[in-house]
Parts: sequence; C-alpha cells; structure tokens
Amino acid sequence: MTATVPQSGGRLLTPGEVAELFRVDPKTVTRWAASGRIGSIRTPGGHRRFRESEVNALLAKLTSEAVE
Amino acid sequence: MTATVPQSGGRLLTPGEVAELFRVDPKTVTRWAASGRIGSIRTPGGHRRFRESEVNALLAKLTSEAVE
DNA sequence: AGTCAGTGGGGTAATTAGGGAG
DNA sequence: CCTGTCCTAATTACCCCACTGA
Repeated sequence: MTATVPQSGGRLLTPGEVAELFRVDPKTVTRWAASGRIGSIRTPGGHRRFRESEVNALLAKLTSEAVE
Repeated sequence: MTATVPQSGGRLLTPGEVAELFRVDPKTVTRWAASGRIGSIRTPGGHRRFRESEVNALLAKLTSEAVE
C-alpha cells in the first residue's frame, strides 16, 4: 500500500540489475536515463541508481500479455 | 503485498532468438506479437522482448500438434 | 593500503521496427 | 491468410580506457 515512503522504502537498483530485468545491456539503461526515459539518481561519484518501484512500473506498463 | 511482481525469474528472449527457435524470420515473430498471438514486452526504445516460458509453451504446443 | 567488479563516456557494428511490394 | 525480402530510421550491443563503490 503506498505508505508514502519518500525514499527510505524505495530500493535502489544498479544499471546492471535494470539491464537484466529488460534483457538489455547496462549501457542501454544508461542511455534511457540520459534520454530522460527513466528517472535516475546519481551517486556523489557519478554512478546511476534506479528506483525499483519506477522500474517495476515501467516494466509493467510496457508488458503486454497475450490472453490465452 | 507490494503490488505485483511482474515476473522474477522469467528470462526474456530477443526477436532474433525466438526466430531461430521457430526457424522463421524475425519479422514473422514481430507479426505474431503485433497480432497478439504471443505476449511481448517492449523496451523504452520500442524493441520487443519475449518470455522464454511463453515461447517454450507455444513451441511445445506446436510440437504436440505435429504428432498428429 | 590494496584488490575487484561494476559503471561512465565515446565510438562503431549489428539488430530491430515500420511500411510496402511480391 | 501467412511468410520472406526490400527499404530507411531508430535502438541496441560490444569495443576501448579511467574512475567509482564495496
């Protein structure tokens, strides 16, 4: 239930994690972030982190299941 | 809890891989997805990814029909 | 202190999407 | 009705090296 957890509840995923979810290359996930297709958070060092909830929602939205 | 977990563990296949599995042209696989004959997941860029389990099931179904 | 996997950035090749015609 | 091939444009994958994160 959307406990309105600002960020403490939103787990952060690495580019590699997101890449495996979409079956793409980690670099591709980076391009999505650079293109603004997916929100990203940068670490002080410059590495990107993605919200599991956002990735999950995006994955669900782009998923079309065939009715069997 | 936590909404729906799309599919954790379901590997995704590229159009080319599915095409080789069925021994058809990748374009044909695309048509199957467009016709709703097979479920598909789209990347933010528009490329399709197919579930290995679904492809496998469809492949098995066709195989059983071939016995007749 | 150091190692090691992963990531970022740039550039190039391969794959894919879409429509059209056979 | 379904499939394989043509085209162009867009997206994705793999190469390099330097840096971050644990």
